Amino acid sequence: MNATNTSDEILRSALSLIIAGGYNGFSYADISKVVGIRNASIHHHFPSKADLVRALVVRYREQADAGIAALEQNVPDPADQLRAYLGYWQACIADESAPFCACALLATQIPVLPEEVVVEVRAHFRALSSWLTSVLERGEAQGSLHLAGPAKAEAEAFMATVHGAMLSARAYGDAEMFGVITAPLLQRLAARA
Amino acid sequence: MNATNTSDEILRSALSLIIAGGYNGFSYADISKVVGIRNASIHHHFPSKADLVRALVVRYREQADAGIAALEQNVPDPADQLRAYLGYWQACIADESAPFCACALLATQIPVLPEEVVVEVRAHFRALSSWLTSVLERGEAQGSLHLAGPAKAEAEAFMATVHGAMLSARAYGDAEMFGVITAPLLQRLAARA
DNA sequence: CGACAATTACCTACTAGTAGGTAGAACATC
DNA sequence: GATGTTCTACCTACTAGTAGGTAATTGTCG
Repeated sequence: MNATNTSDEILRSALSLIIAGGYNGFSYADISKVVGIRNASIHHHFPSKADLVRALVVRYREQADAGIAALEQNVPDPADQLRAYLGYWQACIADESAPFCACALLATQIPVLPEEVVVEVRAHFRALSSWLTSVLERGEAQGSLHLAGPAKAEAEAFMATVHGAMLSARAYGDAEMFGVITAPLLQRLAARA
Repeated sequence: MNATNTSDEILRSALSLIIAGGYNGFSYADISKVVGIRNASIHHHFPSKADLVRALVVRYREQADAGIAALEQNVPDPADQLRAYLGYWQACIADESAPFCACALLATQIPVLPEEVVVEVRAHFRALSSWLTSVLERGEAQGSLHLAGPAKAEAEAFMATVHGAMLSARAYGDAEMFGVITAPLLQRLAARA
């Protein structure tokens, strides 16, 4: 087990702890229990908690960007891209592997977050919104998607509804709720002409 | 300053602290600083933190129910009721008096919340969803609102989008974002016939 | 190759400070 | 004088973070 693995494990366990309860919802002790190292050893990899969470969000964003890039390459149709995106989250929520977007959860706590974390969380929102905007624009240009307003506004509404659907699924304790809320998003965007 | 006022002040300061960072985002020390009493005195009014937050959510729900009842009495048109509901939150976010729904914020942290708090948070979601459903049904019956699907599903989507809009406003640090996301909700529901 | 320095990774032991919570005295008010 | 409220004083458990040390690995140079 080399260094890379340990700091990876720290980040992975911290991620799932954050998904459960956010920045103040976990401690170094929680991580050390999962990873199997001492509390102090975490500081070797990440000097402070803010460093740890910032690193975690940076990596989360990289993986999200990679996922989007893969989607862009493998799924040509804009509507199918949105469908795949929703399907990804539906699966994550259903199997409880990652039943919430870490950035969305952290964003709820922005007022009590270290500034370096806030910056990264904001960047994720901008990146996601920007990608969704481009998908909607492409879909509209191709005639496969019908937008009621500006692509940017539709993208923001799409993203917000997805985040709200995660929240409702958690609040009701019902993974199906995510699909109930998000499925109509696609239907509405499907062209009527 | 009698007992009622003090426990009221405790609940009020705890509410604004929860709105900022959720259950683990504040401590008794934070409350005592605001209210001007000693840490230990809070325990006289609320034996445990779980009791305090549960009481807070119960009161929050009562006030929400009262607000809805007032809306039912003063605003006859279903579309206007939705408009008033969104306007209420738009104002809360713009003046930063309560820039997030306390129950929505707590709901994000359900996995790390005491069970007695979870129960109350869930109840708020059900009550709000139930009211929105009734508004949509009434609007559809009157022909003033046009629903693309079942009223219950539309209500859940409406609520989720509102919560997501709060989140985006916070993430971007832009109160306007709430309106950008929620205004189209009303436009879409406005009858086209 | 072997010697030796530097680096990495983790440890034990500890710090100051904070968490929620308790016991009992003091004080006020009816 | 009884009741309700707040206080001081304290507790235990835990917080993030530090100090200093020990192996093991890696790089480098004669």
